[in-house]
Amino acid sequence: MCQDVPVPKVVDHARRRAEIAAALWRVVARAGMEGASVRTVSAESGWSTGAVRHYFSTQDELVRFAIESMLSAVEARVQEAWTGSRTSLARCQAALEQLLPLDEARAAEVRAWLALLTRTGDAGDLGDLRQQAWAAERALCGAVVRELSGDSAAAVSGSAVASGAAVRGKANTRERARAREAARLHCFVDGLTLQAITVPDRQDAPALRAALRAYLLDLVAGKDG
Amino acid sequence: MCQDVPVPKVVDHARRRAEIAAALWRVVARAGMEGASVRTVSAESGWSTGAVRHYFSTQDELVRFAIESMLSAVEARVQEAWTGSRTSLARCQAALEQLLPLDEARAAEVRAWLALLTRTGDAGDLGDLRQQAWAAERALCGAVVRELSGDSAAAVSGSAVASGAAVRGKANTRERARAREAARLHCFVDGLTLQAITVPDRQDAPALRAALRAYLLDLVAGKDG
DNA sequence: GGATCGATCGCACGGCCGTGCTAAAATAGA
DNA sequence: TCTATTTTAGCACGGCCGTGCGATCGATCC
Repeated sequence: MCQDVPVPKVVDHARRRAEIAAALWRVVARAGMEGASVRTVSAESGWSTGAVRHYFSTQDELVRFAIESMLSAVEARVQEAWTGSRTSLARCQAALEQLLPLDEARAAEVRAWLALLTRTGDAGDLGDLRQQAWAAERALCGAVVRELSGDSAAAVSGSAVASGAAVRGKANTRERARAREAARLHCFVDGLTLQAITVPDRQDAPALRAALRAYLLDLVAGKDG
Repeated sequence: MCQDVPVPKVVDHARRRAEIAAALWRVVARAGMEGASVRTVSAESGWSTGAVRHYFSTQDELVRFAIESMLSAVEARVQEAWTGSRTSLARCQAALEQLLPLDEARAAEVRAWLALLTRTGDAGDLGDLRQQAWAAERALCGAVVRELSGDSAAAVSGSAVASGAAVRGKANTRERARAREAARLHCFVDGLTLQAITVPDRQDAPALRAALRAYLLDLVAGKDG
């Protein structure tokens, strides 16, 4: 049935693309997003620009793939941290810590993310990635709020943004309060991240962890039911 | 005494520089920070690149001046909003709103600010501006917390970061709590700003204002004394 | 072996960049 | 008017950019 007989080369495209994307992140960590040209990434990966362009016909395609890979990796880290922790507090702390620039590699990711937020023309149209990443982070914050409020139905899912809306009636106001609390937590995490990038000397890794822990402790103390 | 007799031209350098900086911001609002080249800014200002380079010998110098001007303008807006409001709540709301991207011009400023946060090599060494802007914003947050806690000694000053530390003794823990509250407010405002840039369709100007108002109302309700 | 086709390479083109530099225009005093 | 000095214009250089394109290599199947 498969009548296209000639299949002369054996290169795992997915793996090769991932390898090139890794080279891109190495360049970004060293020279920033604006330093990630086709040439520099190709040199970092060890191949020629022509070879790289054989797997990514366009620089936008390469950048988009690298961003998507990064977001997937972050989501995987969050999932692992969520399921791998015993107590609720440790679970929430560990999951949210995956979003903070606690080491240089993650700081590079955050810087790259901020860099593409400043794009106006939206080259390659990364708008959907922005929406998706925002929704996933908001969902995680919602799950954290539910978890620390003692709700056992908490779960982490990228598409569970408006979960919990099934419960109607008197619990509606509580749901609304939780949504507000999730939004506030979302702002806190994003602001903490931004400040860690802005003044890294004032906000090192232990300070970030401590700030997050203090916030979660206040949350579990239940200032607003 | 002034023996250098020939003074043949009468161009107000400061005014001209400000004019060019304004052109830069127009370009940034249209094409982003990466689109603000010497040529595009010169064309936008209506002069040749040679004329622009007569007032800014280097692009880094131009960008730094434009950023400094923007920061000064923001600080002036904050001061005006602070002194021009009657009630404490209105004062705090109006002042903090100056930091939010409530219109397209301010969104451009925020995007430009985020863009220079992603610079790794720190071209032109904008690190001091980062520190200064961060400290000023933190000071404003501290003033807001003091204002909404009923302390009449609140004041807005760029260098009053650690003001209030003069009061020792039993008030020390209260001061520490206020500092934590200021840091939290700082994170909230920064996070709100970041999200307004990330998903502007979900966070429009009224939503930003409402979110800030809700936060300040909770603050004045005094959840933590 | 020969054919076929993916994989790899690297040159070349046009474009935008920052900036150095020279020449012309404009202006204020001698 | 002449002169000195600032201001303005714009060309030119070298560099990096993304990308198109043809050539070469290498492996697989007839």
